[in-house]
Amino acid sequence: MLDDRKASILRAVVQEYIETAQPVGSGKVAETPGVDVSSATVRNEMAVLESEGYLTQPHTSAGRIPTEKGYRYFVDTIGAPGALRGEQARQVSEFFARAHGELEEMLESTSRLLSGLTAWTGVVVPPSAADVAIRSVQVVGLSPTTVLAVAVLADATVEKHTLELPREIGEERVNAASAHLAAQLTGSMRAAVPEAVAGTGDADTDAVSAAVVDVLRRTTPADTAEEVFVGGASRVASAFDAVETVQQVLSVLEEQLVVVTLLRDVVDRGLQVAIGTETGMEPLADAALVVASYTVAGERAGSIGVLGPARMNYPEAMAAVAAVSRRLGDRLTSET
Amino acid sequence: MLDDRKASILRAVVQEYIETAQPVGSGKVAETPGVDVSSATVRNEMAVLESEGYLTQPHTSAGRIPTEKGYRYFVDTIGAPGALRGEQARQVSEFFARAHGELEEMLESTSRLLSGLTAWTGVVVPPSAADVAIRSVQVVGLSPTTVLAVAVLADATVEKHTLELPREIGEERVNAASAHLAAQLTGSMRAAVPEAVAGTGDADTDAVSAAVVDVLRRTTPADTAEEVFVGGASRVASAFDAVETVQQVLSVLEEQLVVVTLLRDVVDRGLQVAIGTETGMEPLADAALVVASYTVAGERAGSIGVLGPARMNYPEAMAAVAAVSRRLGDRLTSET
DNA sequence: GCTGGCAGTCGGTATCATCGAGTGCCAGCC
DNA sequence: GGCTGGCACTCGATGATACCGACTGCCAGC
Repeated sequence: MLDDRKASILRAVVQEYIETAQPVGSGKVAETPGVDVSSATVRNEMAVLESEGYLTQPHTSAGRIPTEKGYRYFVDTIGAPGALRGEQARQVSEFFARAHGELEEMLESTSRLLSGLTAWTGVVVPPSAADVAIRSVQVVGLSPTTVLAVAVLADATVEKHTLELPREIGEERVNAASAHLAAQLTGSMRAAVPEAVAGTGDADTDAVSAAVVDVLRRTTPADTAEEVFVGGASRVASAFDAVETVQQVLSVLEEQLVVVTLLRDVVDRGLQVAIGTETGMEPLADAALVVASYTVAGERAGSIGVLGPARMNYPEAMAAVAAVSRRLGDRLTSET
Repeated sequence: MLDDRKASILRAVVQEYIETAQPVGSGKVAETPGVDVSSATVRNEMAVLESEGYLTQPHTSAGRIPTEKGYRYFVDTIGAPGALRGEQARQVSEFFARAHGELEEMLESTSRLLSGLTAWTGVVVPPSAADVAIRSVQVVGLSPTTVLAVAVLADATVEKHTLELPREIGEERVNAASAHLAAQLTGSMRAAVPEAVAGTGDADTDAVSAAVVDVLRRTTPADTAEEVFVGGASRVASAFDAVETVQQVLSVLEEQLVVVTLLRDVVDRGLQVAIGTETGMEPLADAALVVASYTVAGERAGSIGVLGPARMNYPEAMAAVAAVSRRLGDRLTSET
């Protein structure tokens, strides 16, 4: 709905402001290749863009800076994410070539990768454990009245739950329950643990089994998935100039559940980018979040994102997030 | 080595500076109860304290602020940690009364507790897994050429390792290895996994067993213990006024291994408090660290700490750290 | 040996002038 | 009619100046 000239002026302002973090004047814009009009014309156009809410002036005699609406327009007209530039593409390739070890470690370092690629903070939400098959269940006695239930899932994650038993149960009964549960639950989906398993005829054994089944059913799947990996949190300090903002953003990042929900919300709304108040979180009013979900074996699994200031380099961040999410999905798919 | 009057003047300066974060003048000190001399006398004494390196002046016409040596003297003359004040004692009690769930969650929330008690950042290093007994070992096939080895330890932690097999090994062989290892390793100390387990006569089964034993031996115990729980990292933003410092301190906190080593070092040097350069880390020159180790069943297990600015409230922080470490140790002891 | 008093220092704050980046607007040109 | 050069104007940033006040160091006197 903006004519070509206004659009390219707006683009020029956004780009310049992202680089310099300084209000952009009509002179600078007029010099930009692609804007072939005089600064006076640019001034007129910028006045219109301001009245329409795309730009704003910190004070009368200063240049313009983009508003949330301005960034939004910019992001919406970027088009396809575009490829990463050489050095960064190399970093990503190298990372996935070297990546090894447990899932958790890999996701942790993926968050650091995202941070390194963009200079902001990387966030990685692990694959949902909901539709992963159970590969094994084991119950181990820790003390006469406590046992630890350990479930191994097909994605190489391990889930554990400590259980207090209402009475002492002997080791052989616990082992019997362990064997019984292994036989009954191996192969079923994590989200589809049956309400009850067949009885064995022994009351104690069945009590242990029932307790384990109960805890597995009660903790699926949202609770388990509330973890999130944050890499490069220290970048927040350089992203915002007000100490207060830094502190608030860090507080948000400390709350795992909030971050998970935030990413999920943004993805669910079909957005690649949430700018300022679009995040729905007051402390993030000066921030922006670039997200993507990744798929494992064709299923949407988890999501990743980059959190930075609203004046972040969107094309770059979007390219990084897109590339990493694709590679991460591929990687996790091939491992299963 | 300071006479009484100098000592109480120094104490007054430290205390006042901790509260206000402003240079302290002779007038304020003279008003302090316990210092019953005129401001002129205080001035003379402060000049001496400065020449001896306990105090410094930001500029000629300002009050004094403590140097590292000044804080050190203050801390050394506090005496025993002292008890927590009412509200905080209540928080600690309530926390340990409610505390439940897995070890990791508990340590995570302990770090938040420390942060809440002191208004700075809490750090918790988990118990070393070295001298914990293995309660169970299980090997689960994930794909024809990868298996997951899961070891359950007596402290209710679970350790896992993904192994790539050099060739395809059938499920029954993997299960055989699993059973064999469980029988052989259950009961031994994590740090004392034997070099090799007895053979079963089947080459594939033994290959899997050997691989698992190998990885368990190679990863003990320092590697495993490199995790650390950090609570209240956002407090760093309010602890230092230079954004640059905030960023550097956060970077340190992001490196788990560094933090673990740092705490261990400080504890090993027999310190309760490391101030500024005493930490041995340049980015922490303006910071201070209050630490304590906790014991589980009489054995030194892990350590906890509070990281804040050098001008933190030492008596309060030391009381909090002492109380929490004792309660945490008790709690973990009673659970085993 | 302590203290009141005094001169001196120096950062912080307020005031004021200057500078310049940037604006809005208008008359004139294509 | 739309673009542009030019001009008057605004206003934050910068720097000079003065003043205030919180301190200090020092000294004479109790």
